[in-house]
Amino acid sequence: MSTASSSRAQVACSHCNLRELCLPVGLSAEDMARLDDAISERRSVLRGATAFSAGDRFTSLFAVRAGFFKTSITTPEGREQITGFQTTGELLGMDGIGTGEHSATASALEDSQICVIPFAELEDASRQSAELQRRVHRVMSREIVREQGVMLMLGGMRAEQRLAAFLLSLAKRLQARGFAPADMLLRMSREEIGNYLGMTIETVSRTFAKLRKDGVVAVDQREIRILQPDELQTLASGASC
Amino acid sequence: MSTASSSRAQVACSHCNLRELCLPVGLSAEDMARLDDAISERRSVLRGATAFSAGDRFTSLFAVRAGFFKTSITTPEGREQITGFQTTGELLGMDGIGTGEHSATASALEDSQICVIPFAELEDASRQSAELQRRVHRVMSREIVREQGVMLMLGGMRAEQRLAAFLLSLAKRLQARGFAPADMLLRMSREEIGNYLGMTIETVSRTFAKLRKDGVVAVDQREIRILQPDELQTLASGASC
DNA sequence: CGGGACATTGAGCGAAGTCAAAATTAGTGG
DNA sequence: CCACTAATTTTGACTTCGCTCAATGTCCCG
Repeated sequence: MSTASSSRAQVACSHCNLRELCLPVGLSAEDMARLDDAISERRSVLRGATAFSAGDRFTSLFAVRAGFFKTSITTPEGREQITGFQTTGELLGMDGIGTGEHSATASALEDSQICVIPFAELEDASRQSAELQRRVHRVMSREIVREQGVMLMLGGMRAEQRLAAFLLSLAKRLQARGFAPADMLLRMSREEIGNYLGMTIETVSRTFAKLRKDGVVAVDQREIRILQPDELQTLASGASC
Repeated sequence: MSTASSSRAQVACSHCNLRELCLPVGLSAEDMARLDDAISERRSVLRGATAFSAGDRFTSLFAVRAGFFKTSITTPEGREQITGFQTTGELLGMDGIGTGEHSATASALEDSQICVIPFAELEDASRQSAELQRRVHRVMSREIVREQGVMLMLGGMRAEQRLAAFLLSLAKRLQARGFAPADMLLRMSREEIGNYLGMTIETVSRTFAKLRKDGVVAVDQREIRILQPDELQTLASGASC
């Protein structure tokens, strides 16, 4: 087991098995080479450690190569709000571009690996390639849309709806990565789920219990199996009537 | 009074009195010219009309030149969730970049004017100017950070906190535009405030009543005067102890 | 003046929060 | 491997904030 925290070995999108999932999806060979030039290193982030913290100077975006992260912001009073969970192929750090300083903190929920993408170089590269430029814009726009979805959830859904929507969203992302969408191992604690979903840990626990009792999901600690995807979908859509 | 809905007259950022507030803030003369070339027209949007709707093909960003907008998304079941309010100098439409189709709808809350910024041309221009490119990235990043702030509010604040934070946020934006931050005319209905803040219209009304009773704000329909900014700030920060 | 949209206020209820305790799991060192 | 502690999760009892339903009030505009 190596404890090295960074390396330049094999840091090439063109040979990465995530290239269909990550930033370079569908890029031409030429553009891929440009991106390879921009990406400088790969880094390990152990469970509990951070890729970046609120207040850090922004220099790079990070692509999750393996593992699982949470991003959160903290109020002046010290309350944490988790704003998202990121896994393989997803990008971290776009919160820092605007001010040059990260407003969020990205912590690894399991031992993870990230690719460091120095933003100045990405900007240079994307000035030379319209396709790469478009891709960068798309990724940022999708983050905006993703957050709007969270607002939708926090703004008007009931506890059961929120949890159902959350599980479905995780399942969908698993599926996009080629895993069975029904079986999953939650990387985050009940506390983190509750924080993200805007409810207390007790309510999360009770809501899981209800879903289990109703036979919609099987719950064994952090292992979740979706037994009735359609029913879960119905719950997420707001089956109150 | 003209009813023309669009015009190419005087559509030049370089001569716009909002250039210190909008996308071109601090741009060089050369970059400003590039931006002027990209921006094609100005358009009127009457109260209740939309700049774009969910499902529309994305072609342009829009800068609010005058007026007030709300942006909202709608669930398959028909529930609307307002995701933001935009005023002078702010940009609309970044939700459409990712998919090529708008996910949100932008409606004018009062008769407004917008500048149309064809995105393809903005991308072209920003490939020629690192500064313009950076500015586009900044605007998108700030939108991401803004939405994170909304998540923070929806995720953990109480009704009174939310309303206080909302009023302060509006006041701050007024101030940035050179207006007295204490006096404001709300452009949105109680229903829209409630929708945005994740609470019912009745709770909005009651919370306004409480703030008024406590002497923190003066409320006369949609006219609000902040009487005790510090106290309002304390409430927004979560004065529960 | 009257009608419709919008806003306020009241009463009662319910979903989720709080407080508290028990149960289960994970981590640590002997 | 096991014992012991700490952390996490579950469950229960009670409280409360905000929602629902309903009535009343106010403004705007023809």
